[in-house]
Amino acid sequence: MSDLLERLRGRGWRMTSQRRVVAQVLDGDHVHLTADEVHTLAVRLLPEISRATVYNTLGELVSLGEIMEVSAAGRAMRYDPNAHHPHQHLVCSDCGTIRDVHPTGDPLAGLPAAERFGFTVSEAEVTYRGLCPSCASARGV
Amino acid sequence: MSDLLERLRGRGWRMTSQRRVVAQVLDGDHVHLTADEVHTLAVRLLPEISRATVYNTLGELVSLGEIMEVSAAGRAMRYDPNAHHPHQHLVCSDCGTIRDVHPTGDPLAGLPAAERFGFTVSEAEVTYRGLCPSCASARGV
DNA sequence: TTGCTTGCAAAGCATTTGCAAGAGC
DNA sequence: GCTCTTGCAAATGCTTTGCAAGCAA
Repeated sequence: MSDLLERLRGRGWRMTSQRRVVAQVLDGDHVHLTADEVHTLAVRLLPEISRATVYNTLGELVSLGEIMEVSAAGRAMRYDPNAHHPHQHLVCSDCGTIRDVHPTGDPLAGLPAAERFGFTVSEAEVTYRGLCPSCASARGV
Repeated sequence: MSDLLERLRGRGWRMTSQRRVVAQVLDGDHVHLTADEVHTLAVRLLPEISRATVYNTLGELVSLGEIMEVSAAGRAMRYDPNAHHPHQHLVCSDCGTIRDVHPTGDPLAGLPAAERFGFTVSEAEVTYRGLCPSCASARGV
């Protein structure tokens, strides 16, 4: 967290209270907030922060590679602060809960050269879908 | 294609020229159109078709499992008619071109029980990212 | 005939942008 | 002080909705 602020300062970022608050709100594991949720949480710490600033800051953090965008089909984009530890997502098809999970092998290995259409493949994004324990038991009843 | 129309009729769908045209536009491999592109192509075949009807029809086809939604981070949703043949996507990070590729093993195997957080996992969605041949050579110059 | 479908236009969200005022370095 | 940032409000882009008219079965 504070290493994030250090890194940003090192990259020439002007440190403002708004940026500090956004970084603070995004700290932790299994955190996948929408821009709006980030804003709501940020307002509690800094009442005058605007939605536009939250969007700007999130966009900048994404292009710096400090956080990752997680697209949730049809719904608002979510932001994952865990960009420095490669991981994948496990999503509940019912309630939308997201958990971080960790790969066992190189996901790129699953794509043989014959299937690459001449592309230079650099990355694989994996999302597992299923039911979380509470949604599964709710259905079982 | 015509099997699609048959299947829809079998499911109690009222067959209209609008629905026929949407199904027709979505035929083929490596087809990943946005709703707007579907509408543009559909208008050529049936000038009075409305955007709302295209959205409705796409939504229905998705819930029937006949086509798949492909979310393109930030941009408009795309629709993939190839829902009955399990496959993954290879996306060019530069121009956004999408190709269908086919898995070599069971992608679910990559997620050990210890990492499932009690979820009942039923599906894995894999997206490979990289540069397509033409974008790669454009960068090389 | 019956009720599912369509088209239109307006509403709804998520996100971006222009520009003047404000704050870091 | 110079420049990068912010906040506001309006604009944009994609998608959904309400409702009367239209059409398949």
